[in-house]
Amino acid sequence: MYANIIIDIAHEKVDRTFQYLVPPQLEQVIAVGSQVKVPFGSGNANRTGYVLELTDQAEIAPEKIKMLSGIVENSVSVEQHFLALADWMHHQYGSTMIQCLKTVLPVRRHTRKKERRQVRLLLEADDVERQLTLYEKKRARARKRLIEALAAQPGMTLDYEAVTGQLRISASALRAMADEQVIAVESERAYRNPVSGDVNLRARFSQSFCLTGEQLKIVSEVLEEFDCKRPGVSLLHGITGSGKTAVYIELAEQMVKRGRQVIVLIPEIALTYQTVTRFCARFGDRVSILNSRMSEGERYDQFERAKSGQLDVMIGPRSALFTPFLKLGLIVIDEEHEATYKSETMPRYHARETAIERARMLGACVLLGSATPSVESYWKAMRGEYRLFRLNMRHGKASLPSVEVVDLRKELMMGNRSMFSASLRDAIEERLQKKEQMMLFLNRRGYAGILSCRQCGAVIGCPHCAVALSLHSDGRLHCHYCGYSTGGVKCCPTCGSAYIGTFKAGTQKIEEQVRREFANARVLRMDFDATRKKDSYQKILESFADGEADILVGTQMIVKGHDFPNVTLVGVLAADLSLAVSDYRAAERTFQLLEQAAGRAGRSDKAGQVIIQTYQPEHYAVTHAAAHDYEGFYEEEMNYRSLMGYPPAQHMLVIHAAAKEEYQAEQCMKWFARLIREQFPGLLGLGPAPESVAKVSDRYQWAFYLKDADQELLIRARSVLERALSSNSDYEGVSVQFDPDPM
DNA sequence: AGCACGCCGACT
DNA sequence: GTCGGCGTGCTC
Repeated sequence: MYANIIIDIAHEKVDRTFQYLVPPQLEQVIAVGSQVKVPFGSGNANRTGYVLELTDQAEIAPEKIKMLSGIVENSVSVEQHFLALADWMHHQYGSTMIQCLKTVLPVRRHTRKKERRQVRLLLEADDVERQLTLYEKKRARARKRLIEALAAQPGMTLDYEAVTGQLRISASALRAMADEQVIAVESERAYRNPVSGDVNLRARFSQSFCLTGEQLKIVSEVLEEFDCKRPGVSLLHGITGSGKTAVYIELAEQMVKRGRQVIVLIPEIALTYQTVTRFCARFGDRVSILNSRMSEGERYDQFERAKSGQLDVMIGPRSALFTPFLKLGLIVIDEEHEATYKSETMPRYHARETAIERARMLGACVLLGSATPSVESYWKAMRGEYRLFRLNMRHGKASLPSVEVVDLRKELMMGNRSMFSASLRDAIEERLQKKEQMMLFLNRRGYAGILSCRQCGAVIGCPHCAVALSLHSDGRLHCHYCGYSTGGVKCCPTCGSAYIGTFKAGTQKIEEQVRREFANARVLRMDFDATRKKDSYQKILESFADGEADILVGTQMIVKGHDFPNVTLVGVLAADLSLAVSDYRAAERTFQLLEQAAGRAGRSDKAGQVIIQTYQPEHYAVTHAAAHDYEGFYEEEMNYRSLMGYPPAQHMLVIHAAAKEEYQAEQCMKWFARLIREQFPGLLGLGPAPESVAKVSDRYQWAFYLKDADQELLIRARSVLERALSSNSDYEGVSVQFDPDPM
C-alpha cells in the first residue's frame, strides 16, 4: 500500500504529492487525511505530511520509495470533502496546496484534554424509592445521601468533585455502589464551552416569536428545495429591522429537526452580538461560537464537539465555515456584503464562494442575508443563479426614517464653513431638548490623499479608470489601477475653483466641535483610537445605550449592529468621503454605509430622521440611499461596472508585489506584464503601478491588474505567473500575492 | 524548506 | 592540494 503525501513545507517547489510506502501494521489505521511523519530529502529529515490518497499503484520506480515513519498520534482524520475543498481553493485562489489544506483543516494541534469525571444514577424513578428504603434499613447514610442528591438533579448526574467534596462521599462507597450497578462513574471529555449559560440572556430572548407570513414562506421554500434534494443558494434581501435573524433561526431549527447541522457566518462577533445571543437562547448548549480571540485549543475543542455530534449550530466568522460537521444541511451568511468575508492572507479566499462550494459538495443549502446585498450576489440573483427573497416591512411599529440630503456646497455659498449644516444644527438642538439620543457618523474610510473641490464637490479622478487619483509623497497624483499620473493640479478641472484640498476632519475634531457648539450636550466618541483598549468597544456602546450620553460620534463602527431604541437622529457628516476612495467599489460601499447609518434611526415607535451632508447630492449612491431604493442603486452601479468591466461584469486578478527596494517590485511587475502580453495577448492588463499606499513597513508595494470575463483564463494566467516566479531566482526578495476579485 | 553537489577563488 | 562560500537542483 502506498500513500500519496503532501509535505508540510510552504514552498511552490514541494507543493505536490510524494509517494511513500505504508508499513503493513499501519494499513488498517491510516486514512486519507491522516497526519504522518515521513523522512524527506537527502538528509531524511523527519517532516510532517498529510495523506491525500491511498493506492496500490507505484507512480515512480519502487526502489526510490521510502517508508513513512508513523502516524501522528491524535491527528484528526480529515473528511474526504475537506481535501476536495482545499483542492478547489487551490485552483480558485492559488497559493500552495499546503496553505489551502491548513486553512480548511480543523486545528490539529493536540491540546491537553481536561477530563471531568461525573457520577450518574442508573436507577429508574420507582427503583429509587426501593433503593432508598434498603439503604435506610442498612443505615447506609452516605449512600442514601448520594441517591437523594442525584435524584434531585435534572440529568441525574453530579460532578465527581461535588460528590466527594460537598456530599463527603468516600471513594470506597462510590466504588461499592458502582459495583452494585446503582451508579456509574463516567469520565467525559470536558470541552470548554464558550457559550456560558447566561441565565439572564436566555430569559431575555427566550420568548418564542411568531413569524410573519412572508418569513414563513421563505423558510418553507428553502426547505422544499432541500427536501427535494435540489439545494441551492438563496439571497435574502431584507431591510434593517425586517426580521432576517428570525428566518435564520427558524430555518436552522427545521434543519436540526431533519438531523442536519447548521453553520452561521457573521462578520464579527462584537458587531452581531444580538444575533449570537438569540441563537444561544434558542439552541442552548447545542450551539457554539468561534471567535478570533480564542486560543487554538479552544477552537480545537469546538471543532471536536461539532465532529462528535454534540453540536447542531456553529456561529462564527470566516473560519467557522470549516467546522467539521458530519451532516451539514445549511450555511447562513449574515451581512453577506461585508468585506471581512474575504481573507486577507493566502489563500485569499472569499467565504461566500467557498461556502457555496462546500454546500454544493455536501448537498446543503446556502442562505445569504443582507439589507444591502453585494452587487455580485444581487447580479447572480438577477441571473437566476440564486433564488431571491425580499422582506420589505419593518416589524412592530417601527417605520423607515425620513432622509434629508443637505448640499454642503450651498452651505459654503451661504457662508457656513462649519461641519454642521443649518438643518443638522437645528435637528441636534431639537433632540437635545426632547432628551432623545443621536449619532453623528463620519465616513472616513481610506480618504487620505484624495483631492476634491470644495466648490463643486468634484473629486480629481483618473481619466481612464473612473476612480479617484491619490496624492503620493512625490507631490503627483497617481492612479493605482493603470499607472496614469499627473502633477501640479492647482485648480478644479470641472469648475476652475482654486478651493481644492484633502479631507482632514477626524472624529476627535468633530467631538471638539460638538462640545463647543452644543455646550450642554454629553458626547461619547467611538473610533479606532477610543476602542484600542480591551472591551472598551462594548463599554462605550453600553453606556450610550444606558443613556449616559446624548450624542455618539464615530466612524463605521457605530453604524453596524447595535440597536438603540432612543436614537431618533442620525447625522452623516460628509457622505462623499468614501465616494472618493480610489477603488471601483467606492459607490457600493458608500451606499451600504448610508443605508446602515439610516437603519440606526427610529428602531422603536419614535420616528427616525436622517440628515446626510454631502458635496455630491446628485450622486446616485446618495440619492438612492436617501430614497431607500436598493434596486435603483443596483441598476446604476451595474451599468458602471459593465461599462468599465469591473466585477461582476468581468473578473479581476490583482497581483501585489512588495520588496525592500522599489526597483525590485517594479521590475518584477513589469516582467509579469511582459509575460502576460506574450502568452495571453487577448488579456487586458492595467498597470503595473505603485499602490495607493506605496510603502508599508519599509517595503515598496506595486500592483498589476488583469481583467477578463472568463475566470478560467485568469486562473490560467495566475498559474503561469506562479510557475514562472518559482523558477526564476531574480525576484527572490519580492513577495508576490495573487488576489482574485479583490475587495 | 533544507540539504548535497559542484564550481571557483583564497590560502597553506 | 585543500577549504569554504554560494548558486543550482532535487526531494517519493
